[in-house]
Amino acid sequence: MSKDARSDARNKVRDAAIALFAQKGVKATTIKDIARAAGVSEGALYRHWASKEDLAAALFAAEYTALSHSLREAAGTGSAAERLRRVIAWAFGLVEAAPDRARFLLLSQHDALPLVPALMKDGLETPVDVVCAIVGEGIAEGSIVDADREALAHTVIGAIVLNIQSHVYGRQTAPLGTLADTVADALLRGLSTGKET
Amino acid sequence: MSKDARSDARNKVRDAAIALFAQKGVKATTIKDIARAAGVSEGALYRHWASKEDLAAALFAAEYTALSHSLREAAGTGSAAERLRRVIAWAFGLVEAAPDRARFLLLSQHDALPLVPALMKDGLETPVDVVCAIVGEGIAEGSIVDADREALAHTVIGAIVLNIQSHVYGRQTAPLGTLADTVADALLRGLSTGKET
Amino acid sequence: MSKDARSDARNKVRDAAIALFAQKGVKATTIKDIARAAGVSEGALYRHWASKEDLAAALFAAEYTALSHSLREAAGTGSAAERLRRVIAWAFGLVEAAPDRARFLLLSQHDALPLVPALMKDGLETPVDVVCAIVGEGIAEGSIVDADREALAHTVIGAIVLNIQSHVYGRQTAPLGTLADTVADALLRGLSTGKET
Amino acid sequence: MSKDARSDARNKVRDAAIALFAQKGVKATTIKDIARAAGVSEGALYRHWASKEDLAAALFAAEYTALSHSLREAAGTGSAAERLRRVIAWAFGLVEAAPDRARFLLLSQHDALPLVPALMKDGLETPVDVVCAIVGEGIAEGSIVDADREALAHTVIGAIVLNIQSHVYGRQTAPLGTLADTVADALLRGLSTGKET
DNA sequence: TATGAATGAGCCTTCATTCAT
DNA sequence: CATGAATGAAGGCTCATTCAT
Repeated sequence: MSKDARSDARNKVRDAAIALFAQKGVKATTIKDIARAAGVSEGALYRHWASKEDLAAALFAAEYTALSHSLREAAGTGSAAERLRRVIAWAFGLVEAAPDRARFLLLSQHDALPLVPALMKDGLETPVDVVCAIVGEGIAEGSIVDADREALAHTVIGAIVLNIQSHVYGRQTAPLGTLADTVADALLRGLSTGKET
Repeated sequence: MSKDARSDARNKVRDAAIALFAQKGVKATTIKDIARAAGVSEGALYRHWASKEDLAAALFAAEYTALSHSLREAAGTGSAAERLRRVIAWAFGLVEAAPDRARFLLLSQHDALPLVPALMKDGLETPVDVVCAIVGEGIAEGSIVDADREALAHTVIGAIVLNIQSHVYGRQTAPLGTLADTVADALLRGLSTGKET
Repeated sequence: MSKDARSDARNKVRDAAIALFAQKGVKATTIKDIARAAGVSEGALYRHWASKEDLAAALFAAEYTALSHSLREAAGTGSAAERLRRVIAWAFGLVEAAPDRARFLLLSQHDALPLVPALMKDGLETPVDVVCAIVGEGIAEGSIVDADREALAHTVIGAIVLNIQSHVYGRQTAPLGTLADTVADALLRGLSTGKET
Repeated sequence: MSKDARSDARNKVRDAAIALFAQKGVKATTIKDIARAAGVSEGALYRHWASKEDLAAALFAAEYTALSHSLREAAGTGSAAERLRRVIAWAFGLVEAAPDRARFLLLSQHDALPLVPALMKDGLETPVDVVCAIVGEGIAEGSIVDADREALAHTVIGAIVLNIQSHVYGRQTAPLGTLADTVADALLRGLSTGKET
């Protein structure tokens, strides 16, 4: 019970913080904001995280690696093209399933990306790694054009990210489901060799 | 004379602010930082801008629309594919020619993008508009696949932005010149119909 | 049994608190510090003392009156001069025998001395009283010069306290044993009338 | 004028801080207290000192070295005994002339003494040094008994300090002027060899 | 009875903005 | 006009104390 209560506090703070960070950014969100939104005291925060920075970093790291796992899972098996298509679809789906998490990842990038190298030293996998791996395998099996793996991967990721952004910022009003296919079609046409695997 | 002096102060502040915003973000940059770096007094800032927020917004708007002009100019004439290739190359070149401006645009997006709709009401053109226009024309002329214009445009922009980001954050170490071609090849293969115009 | 257990907790807290107060001062020592060092919970402290202030005051009062008893005992019997010499020697010895208690008394003076008048109303004897009494008896018996009793007593006490301080703060490096004699010689030469009692 | 205003602010803060530190100690005095008492804003403090700690340390260092100069001056010339007598008289006089400064030096010792070694590295002279020097010269000229110079000096200083303390805390009610002579008589009788210089 | 998580007032410090000079 | 000292609201964080378990 006390264990649950503790988990509750952590989770309430987690959720409140992600929502606020997603709406206003880390710097513009105050400890008071988070505490009030989570329904806990300000001091309670410091039992679980050492500072606001630490909270933001921990949250970003958790979401970032969770995203990696989800993407890898969503990719499933099959040809690189099929897997990339599923990655794209899943990513677009995330925006509707968990808009706060998506916005948080988008908005906090520049605050938190500097800490990503530290993640990698811990052997953790980033979403970028996941896409890179798929692209790399596609190149190896000959189904994806033989070019700089990172460049192709970032091309895919950029297409995803910017389309999501344009949706989130309200410029793009078409349904995300359709977008996913349009983007995937264009990208995969560009990346594929056309050879069967 | 006094006009020139004022312009000088404005420009010194402009450059100093862009550099600092690019390095630390808007929130983390103080008026004192900017004033010191620009070699002017803190009060002097308020003669030209109403607040730090206003300075950041004005700077972003200026850079954002300047980028639009540059992209349009860089695009030149010819087929949509040729113009997009030039846009990509020019964007990658910006990072090396003016890294502070590039970083500033990248980092300040989320602080400043909410004000972009206001820009558009003023009839100003954004870089996104430029790419959209080119894509739209490509669709019209049949050289680019007939799909959601915004989606294709953001696919191109995302590829540019994320590849630049991966370079700026040190993940991508290949020279930007090569990157530009790799990315352009992949994208244009994906977007083109293959028909001559 | 439960009484013993309680005493144990009390004593553990007492010792831990004195050590910490001696090292960092009362204000800089937290309840958490004390609880951790004593191996008890934070709440447990409030079973024995009403507040941190109360703990510090009670500890100081206890040490202060314990010091009085020790000094009186150490003084033994004989001429005032002999007794003062023994008091000086004993005080210097305390620093080596129980450095934490000595430092605590030194450091907490100014936090706790305001409460000393309260002690005296309770009829408790302070170390100052002990030295005053000896000096007073010396004056009465003619072995100590006839001057303001308090002034002479504080002269003795000051000599003791400052020499200990200079040792504790590392300025004085000579062994405390030698110091005791040097100081006692000088003081007693100054206080004595030279008449046999 | 602006120079005077600035000096005023500094001095107002200085005086207010010394008074408050003297009454409640450094830790118990808040920035708000000082600002209010000095009639300046809280932020103004940070233009002149980096932190409250820094303020306290700077103030202590200034008073401590000022005290050194005053003591050296007050000592004047003549035999070591005469000079020590004047030092004692002057120190007792300080309590009446500037009670806040005296109390501040007394109360802040333990907060600030750890920084004294740093002072000495800067070649600054402490009050202890002044008394040590006089005692040392007395030993050299044969007018003061040949014993540990530091021990004798701290005996003198202790007599001064503790007598002042007993006055400040209200235990000693005799007039300080008389005290000075009583203490000086006793001390000098104890330190002197009796030989003419 | 013991525990230690939770509370929240209050602290030090920062910094955008103002305004007397 | 320019300056930069002064302002003071607001932020992150600490910690003595309480109380549910």
